[in-house]
Amino acid sequence: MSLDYTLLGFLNNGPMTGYELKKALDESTQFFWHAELSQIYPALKQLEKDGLVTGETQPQDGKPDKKIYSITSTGRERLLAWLSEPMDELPAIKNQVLLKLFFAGALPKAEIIRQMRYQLLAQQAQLKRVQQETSAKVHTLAAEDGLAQPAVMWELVRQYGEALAQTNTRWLEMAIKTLELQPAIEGDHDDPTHG
Amino acid sequence: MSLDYTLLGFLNNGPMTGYELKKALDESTQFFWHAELSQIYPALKQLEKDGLVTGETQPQDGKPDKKIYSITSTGRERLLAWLSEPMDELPAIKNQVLLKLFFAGALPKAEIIRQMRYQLLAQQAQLKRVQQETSAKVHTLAAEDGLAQPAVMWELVRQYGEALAQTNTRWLEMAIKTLELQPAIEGDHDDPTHG
DNA sequence: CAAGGCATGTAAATCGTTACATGATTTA
DNA sequence: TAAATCATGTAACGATTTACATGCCTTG
Repeated sequence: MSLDYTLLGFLNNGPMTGYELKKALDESTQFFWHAELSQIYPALKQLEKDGLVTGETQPQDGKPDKKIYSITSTGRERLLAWLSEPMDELPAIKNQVLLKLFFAGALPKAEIIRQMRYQLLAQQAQLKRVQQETSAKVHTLAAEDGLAQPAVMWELVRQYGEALAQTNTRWLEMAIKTLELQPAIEGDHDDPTHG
Repeated sequence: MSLDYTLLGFLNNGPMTGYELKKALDESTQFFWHAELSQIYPALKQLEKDGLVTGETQPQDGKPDKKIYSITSTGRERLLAWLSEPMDELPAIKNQVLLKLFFAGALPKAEIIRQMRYQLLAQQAQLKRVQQETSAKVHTLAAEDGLAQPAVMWELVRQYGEALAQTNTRWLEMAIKTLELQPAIEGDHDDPTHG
């Protein structure tokens, strides 16, 4: 279960609550991994039962109790074992945007272009975000933690996110141009009377 | 449910059996969508119950009966409605490779590089595949079907696959170089006595 | 003669999302 | 005063994977 390793991976960097783990996920891994709180809380309980983390309840006034989780040595072993399993296969990815575009030939040309422009806006925003907020965050974390090796990997993964968003925007721009130059063809579903 | 739309998307191009749909998935959408037969068969039954496809059993000698599914007009409407829903959000992606690399700072440097080299081989193979087999397949299909608009989209999506594999390989090469040039730092887990 | 392709499925287990439930504090 | 943040969870449902079950034909 990759969620388990995600949680262990974060906890390997210091104790955290489920709520904080959710925030960490949203702020750093959101473009390649995500999870809901309703999945995180039971997962942490199970990890505790299995002895991979320990939970310590900390009472608070005005707010619900916090449950702070720490990784155990068994947990760290398990994490390192997973990290060492050879990454010799392509990641199994599901991308609804690509799926939709793959079948989008059934739509009128103008509609396909409209859809691609929507996605282009989303990808441009993502590119900006990865270049600005995420970059700033990585540098802050690196300075705070002083953990050299992890910080290098965070920055490299951030750079991948940037390269990916760049590739996505460029491809969309190219694809839109290709369709715009494409003449209306017999057999397609384009309807110029409604465009 | 995206699997439903995947099946409708393929069936919109002509009748097929569950087994053939699985092959079609493996040959064309594998890099952004996949499914097992044990998920496809029940999904087709449900689609038939819902009136989005019709199934026709065709006896065969020596082989088990075939069940050939065709899309209905209701099914086509449903597909087009889905294709038209605005693609204004980023695809929610899970990428185990990125996840592992994000946490890989806990490993010795030499080990991280070893892992990245494994993945580089996989990505280089994928790049070749998309440039060769997949490209050939798209052209064959386009010629057979004579469906101009779908063929354009298939080729565009194939080009995206190529661009993605290209981005992946380049990033891995860059990341490996970065780590190789990185001096051994106090606090990391590198162990030169075993490198 | 073993392995793989053709062709269909069911059952069990796991993984993940959405909705529901609670309740104080802070911000707009 | 409405919405967001902090903080925890459960329940129901839906999606996906893995294992099991069958059996003939073709290829190596």
